[in-house]
Parts: sequence; structure tokens; C-alpha cells
Amino acid sequence: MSKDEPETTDSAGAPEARAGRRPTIYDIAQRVGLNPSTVSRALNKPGRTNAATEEKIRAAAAELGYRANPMARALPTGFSGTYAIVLPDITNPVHFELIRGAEQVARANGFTLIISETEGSAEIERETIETLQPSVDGLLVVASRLDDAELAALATVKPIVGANHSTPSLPSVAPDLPMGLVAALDHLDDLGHRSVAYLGLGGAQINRSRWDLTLDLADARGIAVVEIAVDAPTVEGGADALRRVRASGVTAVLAYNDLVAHGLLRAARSAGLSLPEAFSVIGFDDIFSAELAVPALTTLRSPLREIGTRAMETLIDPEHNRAPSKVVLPLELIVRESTAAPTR
Amino acid sequence: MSKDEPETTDSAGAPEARAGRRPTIYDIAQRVGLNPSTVSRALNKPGRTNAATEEKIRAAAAELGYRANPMARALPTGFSGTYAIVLPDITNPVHFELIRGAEQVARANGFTLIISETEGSAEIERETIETLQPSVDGLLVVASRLDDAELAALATVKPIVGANHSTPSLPSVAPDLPMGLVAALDHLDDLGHRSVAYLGLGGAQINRSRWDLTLDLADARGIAVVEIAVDAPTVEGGADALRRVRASGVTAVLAYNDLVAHGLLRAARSAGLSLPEAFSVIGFDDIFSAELAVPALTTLRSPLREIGTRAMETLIDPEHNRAPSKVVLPLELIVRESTAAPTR
DNA sequence: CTGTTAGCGCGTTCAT
DNA sequence: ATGAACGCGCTAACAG
Repeated sequence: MSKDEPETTDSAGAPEARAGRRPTIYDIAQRVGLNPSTVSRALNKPGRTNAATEEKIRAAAAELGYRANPMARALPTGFSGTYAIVLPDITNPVHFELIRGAEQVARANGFTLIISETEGSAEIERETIETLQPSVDGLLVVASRLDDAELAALATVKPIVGANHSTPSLPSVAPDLPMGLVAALDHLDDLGHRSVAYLGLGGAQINRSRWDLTLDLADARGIAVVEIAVDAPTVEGGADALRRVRASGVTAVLAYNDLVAHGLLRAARSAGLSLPEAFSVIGFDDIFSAELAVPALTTLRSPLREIGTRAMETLIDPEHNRAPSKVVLPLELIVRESTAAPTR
Repeated sequence: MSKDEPETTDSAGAPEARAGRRPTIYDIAQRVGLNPSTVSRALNKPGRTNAATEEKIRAAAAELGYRANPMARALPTGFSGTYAIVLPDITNPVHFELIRGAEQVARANGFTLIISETEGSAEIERETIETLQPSVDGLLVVASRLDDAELAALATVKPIVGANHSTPSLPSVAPDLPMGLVAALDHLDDLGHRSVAYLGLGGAQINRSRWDLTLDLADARGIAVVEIAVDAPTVEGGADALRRVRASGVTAVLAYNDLVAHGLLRAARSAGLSLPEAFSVIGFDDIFSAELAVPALTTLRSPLREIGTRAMETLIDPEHNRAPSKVVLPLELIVRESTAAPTR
């Protein structure tokens, strides 16, 4: 367009807002009669260029509606300005608040968030991480199914922070399991329960530590405890477990999460059982529907939102990545109506 | 292991899996003694290269653990293999099934999904879309706060598909509102309700059409109807509306969504009201907790998952983008316990 | 303070 | 069938 006179410039000032193609630094450089690199500098390193021309450049950029192309920027710099969060199951309400916390911190810092689901499969998780790595500046891995060594190997390429579960060789943000379980067991102990079941999810790494801990704590209080495995950490999984719970003869149940607890509640109600008289139930997470249930769910409230924000903060912050930081957040017992003294 | 070539190369065959840097087509080109462009061709246009060398290249790529850099690929092609979904509120359970549907289709087709929240603000939405545009091949906009004209203008840069709400000049996938509302009003009419309230969200585009439709349908049945605005489409918003609902004297309420309905239920219970005797409630969406509530929620079930999959499919499919397609999915009334004949 | 020159990793003409 | 050269949009040396 500008077959320009050195001095005049604007003459044939046609509004070149063509549909589709977006303006580049070349367009604005040509418009103000400067070099593209100068434009780049003016836009990115404020102060390192003449105040007057910087203003001219900014004005032109604004007029043209210029927006930097993150992809093009990522090539030379190696930084894409995007982070990824990879988790087993998007529909699990537990992840809602966590994702939101992470997204909020990312956006507040001008970063974009990629979200990816692994369906609880270790292979998909590995594949996903490797595929995403070149496009992101770091990954937030929630409830990973990969073992520590593999995670550590993957983290040599791009920083990885574990969220909602502890990762020995990587920075992580997780709830204080001992604190929560102690509160739960004490509560049950105080009510007089002598026999409880832990409704766990076989296979998940995070499940093992919970079960081991529960075993120790119950033992220390002289409470008998059995593990009952659910097929999936869902409402259906919990409902399917009712039969085994009743067969076990326990007076109280610790559920893997609130979804499982919900399922158990629903199945019990369908079977004509009255809770908490038939047995007590303690959930995990305190998802928004926990207090909506009948009976309202006694549960361990996990600070999911904060787990998300803290995890994203340590991912973004280069400092925290150096020394594998371990952030542990309080896990609080919320007592509602699903727990009571045993009737037998 | 090719330490084969007498003349060139490998001698100091050190395993170059250096931590950090990922192999490029140059690495594999050099490894097999070919030109990078040949490698590119072999990997992307199967058949357009010698079968033998193609195999050699593939083998080398596998050994090195090569993965194409999406960013670098996006520059020359203009396609990033990434799509974005932008929505007002991540924590709304409604959006999760939708996101999951979209994510599933995206991943099944080898695409990555970016997720971004707008907090229900039109400005943030515009800003978000413009920022994301250069990095994506298209956008899925859920419950947009932008008007049709602006959306259409934005869509000239990169394809946009509307989800869960109708967008006149853009392709969209949305539930069949008339179908659902007719069922809801008929249900209420049959039960004998003569006066209902619509608990709507002021400001949202999608809200207007619902209200207008409700007005028409109620009118046609000789049912009096009032609109009560909630501050936010959340449990809290619904709870706060209880006072106005009672003041209005209606015998039934149509809630903007299940969250609002949940809030109303909870507030009513706290106030010692018995539902559905005091008044009937119909929700919208049928989120998983709807049947957990007490009384279990009668609600309009929205095919959220399918909205997500269909929307992503039309976004991906270049055909559907040409002629602004309108996909309308059935909205079914699920009758549970929160509706009954009026007691006054 | 600004212009020149080189790439980042890849796809895509062109030649060969 | 393969190689050489160029460009995508931008940043980063290095000159001037």
C-alpha cells in the first residue's frame, strides 16, 4: 500500500482492516515508517525506545487492532504463555473448583490454560503430557496415575507440579491427609463406632496412602477397619457398593469422595434404609451438593480452590520450582447429618 | 542401530537424549543422512516418498522420541490444531458435561482444547476471544454475552460456533427451548397452577428468549406469570430469591437453572417451608445432583454432553461452517418430587 | 536510540 | 524421489 514518500506517509490512508488476516508488527512498522524490530522493542521493552516514537507505535498498534501472535513469539523465546492442566476426569465436581482456581491465577497473570482429560489412564496421561509439552511452559498434573520416577523424567522437559496428591520428587500442593483422617476417626471414635469400612478406589496412587493412614489410625483407636473397593469414583460406584457395605456389618463408612458417598446414600434410600441409623457415612471433598443431600453429608472439606491457585502459583513462579516445594493445606471435617452414634 | 555408513557421520555416536531440548526434524534428518524437508514429507505425506527411506525416517523418529512442535507447525500452515472453548463460569456444573463432550471430540480428532472463563462479562469475553484467536483454529462460545453483530464480526477471523444458546448469524447448537417450556407449562397447567414465577438472570441474552417464550406460553394457557431476577445463576442467587418468591404469591416457579433451584430448595427448607406444598419448583439442565436433592428436582433435562460434542463437531467440520447450521436438541421434562398440585 | 541480520521449527514451493 | 531456498511472525543478537 504505501509506495510512500519518505515524509508524508498517510496520503492514501485506506483502512486496511481486511477480514481475516490480522495485522503484524510489519504492518505497523510500515505504517509509522520504522523497522519491525523497533516496533517489537517498543511494545515489549517499555523505556528502551524513544518516548515519542514509542507513543506513535502504540497508537498505530491500537488503531490497527494489533495483537501479538503467541505462536510466533513462542518460537524464538521458547515460552508460549500457556500452561496445561491434565486430570483424570473433568466431570468430577472435585476438579471444578481446582480448575477454576488454576484458571483464575493463570488468566490474572496473562497466561492461557489448556485442559486435558486422561480418563484415568496412565498411558493417555503420558501421551497427553508428551504431546502438550512443546506447546506449554509447564503442566499441572492432578491425581496422577504415573509413578514418581516417570513424572520426574517428564519434568526434565517442562516443569510439572502435582495437585491434590503428593509427588515425592516434584513440587506439589495437596491436602493434609493425616489432619483430616485424624479428625474423621476421632469423630467416629467419639460417637462410639468400633467397626468401619473404607470405600476406596483400587489402583489410584492417592488411594494407597489414604488406606494405609486409615489403617494406622483405626488401629491406634482399637477400631476394626476393612477396605471395600469401588469400581469407579462415581455416584454409580458408590451405589454399587451398598451390598458389600451391609454385608460387612460395619457401623460407619469412610467414602473415597463425596460422589461415592452420594451414591451410597441414594442406594440406601432406595433400599428403604434410614441413614445415619443404619450406618454413618463420611465423605471427602465437600462438593457443593454435599449439603444438599439427605441426610446432609458429613465430609472432609478439601480446599480445592486454593489447591488450584497455589499449584498454579508455584508452577508459574520459577523460584518454587527449584526446590521441590511441598504445600500442604488443611483438611477440615464438616459435621452434618450423615454421622451419628451407632445403633448396634 | 545404524553405525553403517562407512564415510560419514556417526563415529561419536553419543545418545543425544539431552534433558530438556527435544529433537527436531533436523536431528532426525542428520541421523539418517537426509534433508529436513524430506523428513517433513515422509512424516506428513505418507506415500509421497520412497517406502524404504520413509521407514528409516519413521524408525529414527521413534528412536529419538520425536514429536512435532505444534507452534512451529502453526506458523507456516496457519493451523494450530487447537480449539478454544470460552464460557462465563467454569464452576457451573452445567458447563462441565458440555466441556467434556467438546474435549472428547477434540481429543478424538487429535486437537487440543483451550479453556477460558469470562466471568459473565462481555468485555472479558471480547478480550478473551481476540487474544485467543491467533492461537486457535476456532472458538466454541458458550452462553455468549456478546450480541450477534459483534460475534459475527469476530467470526470473520476464526470460525465461531455458539453452544447452548442460539446465535442468528453463526452456527450453533442449542436445546429446543419451545419443546421444553411447553412441556413444563403443560405440566404445571395439568397440576392446576394458575400463577407462576420465572426466576431469570437479567442481562443474559439467552434469558430473554426464555422469558419471552414463557410469557407467551403461560398467556396461551391463561396462567399468570411474573419474572423475578436473580443476581447470579448460582445456589446463592436462588437462595436469595426466596423472599421475593414468597412475596409474589405464586404457586410454582421456573428456575433459570438447577443451581438456582437448589438454592431455592435449600433456603425454603431452612425457613421451615415444606416443598412442594408451599410451592412447586422446576429446574433447568438436570445436573447430577438434581435427583439427590430433597425433594428431588423436577427439571428440564438439557443434553449438555451432546451439545458439547455436536458443537465441536460442527466447529471442526469445514462444511458446517459454511452454511450457518442450527442444531436443535430435545429438551425433556424429568418429573420428580418438586412439583405437585397447588395447595391454595 | 534505531536498523540489520539471524534464526526458532516446520511446511512448501521450486529445482534437480 | 530428494534437496535447496524461502517464509510464517517475532525476538535477539549485533551493528550503526
